[in-house]
Amino acid sequence: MALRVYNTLTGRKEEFVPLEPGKVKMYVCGVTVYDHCHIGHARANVVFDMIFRYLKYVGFDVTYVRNYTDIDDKIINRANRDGIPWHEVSRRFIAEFDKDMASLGLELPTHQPKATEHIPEIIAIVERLQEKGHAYAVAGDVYFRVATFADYLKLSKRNLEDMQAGARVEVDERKENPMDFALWKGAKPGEPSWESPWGAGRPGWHIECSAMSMKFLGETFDIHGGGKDLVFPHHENEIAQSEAANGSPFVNYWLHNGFVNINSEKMSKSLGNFFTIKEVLERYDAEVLRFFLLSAHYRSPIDFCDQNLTEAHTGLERIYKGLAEIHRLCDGRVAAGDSLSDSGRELEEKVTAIGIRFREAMDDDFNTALAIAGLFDLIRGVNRVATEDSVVNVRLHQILDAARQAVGDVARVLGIFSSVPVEYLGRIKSRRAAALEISTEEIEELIAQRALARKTKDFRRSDEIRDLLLSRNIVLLDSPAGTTWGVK
RNA sequence: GGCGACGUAGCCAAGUGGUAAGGCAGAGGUCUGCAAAACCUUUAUCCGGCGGUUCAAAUCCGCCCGUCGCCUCCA
Repeated sequence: MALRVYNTLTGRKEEFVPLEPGKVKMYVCGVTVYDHCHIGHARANVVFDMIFRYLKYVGFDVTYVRNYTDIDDKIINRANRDGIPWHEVSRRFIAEFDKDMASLGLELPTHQPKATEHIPEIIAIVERLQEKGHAYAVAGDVYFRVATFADYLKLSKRNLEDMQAGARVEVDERKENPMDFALWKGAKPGEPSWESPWGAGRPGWHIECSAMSMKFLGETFDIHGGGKDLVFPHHENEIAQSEAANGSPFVNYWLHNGFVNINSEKMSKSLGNFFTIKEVLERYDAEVLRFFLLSAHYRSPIDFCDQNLTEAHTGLERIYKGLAEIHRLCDGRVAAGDSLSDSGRELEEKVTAIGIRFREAMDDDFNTALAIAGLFDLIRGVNRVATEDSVVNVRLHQILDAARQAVGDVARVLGIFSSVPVEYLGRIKSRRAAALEISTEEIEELIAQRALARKTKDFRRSDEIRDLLLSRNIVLLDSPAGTTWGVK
C-alpha cells in the first residue's frame, strides 16, 4: 500500500509521489527564538520528527530542513526589555530550543539554517521580485504586491475581498493594497540591520523560509510542514514569494498539525494558560509527553490536561510492563520442543500481523493512534502468554523475539518505547518516589516487617503495614519471588 | 461579517460506503491469606438532530443545533 497524506493545498488525502523517486525533500518551519518553547512547539516538532522517521523507515532518502528565525521584531523587543543585544537573545533561545528538542528525543534535521546567515539569498529574491513587478519599495521597506499573484490565498482558500472586509489590521497608507506584506523592513535608528539596495534593514518574516528552502531543497520540493496557524499568512506568503520569483511550483504537499488546547481552552500567552516544555517535563517523563502527543492523529486538536497525561502515563506503563515481560520470558530458560498453546498461537498471529498493521496505519496519513492500538493488542498477547504458559520452548522463544523486534521497529519510528523496559519503569518509579514523604529505606524496612508477619500468618499486622504504606501512596506487589513496591 | 474544522460509550480516541479499533475508568470472574499486577468476560442495536442518495451510511449530500479555530504575532 502506498503512503497517502492529507494535503492542505487540495484539502484531500493524496498518494504521496516524490519529485525524485526514493527521495524526499521536506521543510518545516522552526521557531522564532525569543522565548522558551511551549507544548505547542513540542507537538509540531514531535509530529514532524515522527514523519521524518517514518519516511526514512519506509526507505526514502530524506532531506529535512528546519529553520531558526533568529531575527524578528519579537527578538528585538525581548532584547530591549532585557537590556541585552538581540543576538544574545537568539543565541540563548536557540540553545534552549536545542535542549528542549533533545529532551523530547528528536532526531536532528539534515539542516538547521538560520535566517541571519542567508541575508544575501534573501536580498536576491526580493530583487528578483522587484524586477518582475511583484514587489515595490517604499521609504526603505519593500512590499509584495499581492494583486500580481493570481494564486494568492490558494492554500488558505480565502479571497481578498472577504479578507479585507473582516480585516482587523490597521491599514498602512503606504501600501498599494492592505494585504501587501513586507519582504524587507527598513531599520529604525538603533535596530539591527544589514545593508541592502533599499538601505539598511532586515528581512520580513516570510521571506527567509523561501530563501532557505530554495537553497537547501531547490525551487520545488515535496513536503512543507508546520502548525495549522501558519497556513495564513505565513505559508500563503511563502507560496506567493517563491512562485512569483521562480515561476515554478513551490511545494507539492502541505502538511499542518493541529493545536494543543489546555483544559479545552485555546492556549495563549494572553490567557496565561501555556506551559513550557521544561515545566511539563518536570511533572511528566518525556516519553509520556511524546506518547500523549502521538496518541491522537496529528491533525486533530489535542487537549493537554492532567487526566489525559495521566492516562498516557498509565498506557505507556502498560506497554513497558509488557515489554519487560517479553525480556523476562526471552531471557529465561528455553525448553526443547515446538508445540504451541492457544495463547502462543494467538501471539504468533499478532506478531505476524503487527508489521503490516503498523505500515497500513502509518501509510494512512501517519495514523499513529491506530499504530499504537496495534501495539496494545500485541502486548495483550504477550501478557496472555506470560500468564498462561509456564514453559518457553524454542518456538515460543522465536515468537517472543519477533515480538520484541516488531516493537523495536515501531519504537524507532514513534521515538517511544526505546528505553530498556526495566530502566524506564525504574525511572518513573524513582521520579514518583522522589515526591514521597517516606524514604526507600523506611519502605524496605516495613516490607521486611510485613514479610515476617506474613510468615507467622499474622495477617492483621501484614494488612496494617500495607494500609499504612498505601496511605503514603505505596502499593505492594506480592509474588512467589517476594514483595516489590511501586508508587500509586 | 468571511473562511474552515469538528461533534463516535463515563472519559480519551481510531474508523470516510458493507454493518462500531485501542486505551483509561467501571462491573463480574481467575489468581492471591487478603490485595496489587496480569489474564478472561463484560460496558455504544449505535456514531449531535432532521431529511435525502444507495441494496447498504458513523462514513456521501442538504438543512438545523452545538463546540472550536483562522481572518493580528503564534506550532
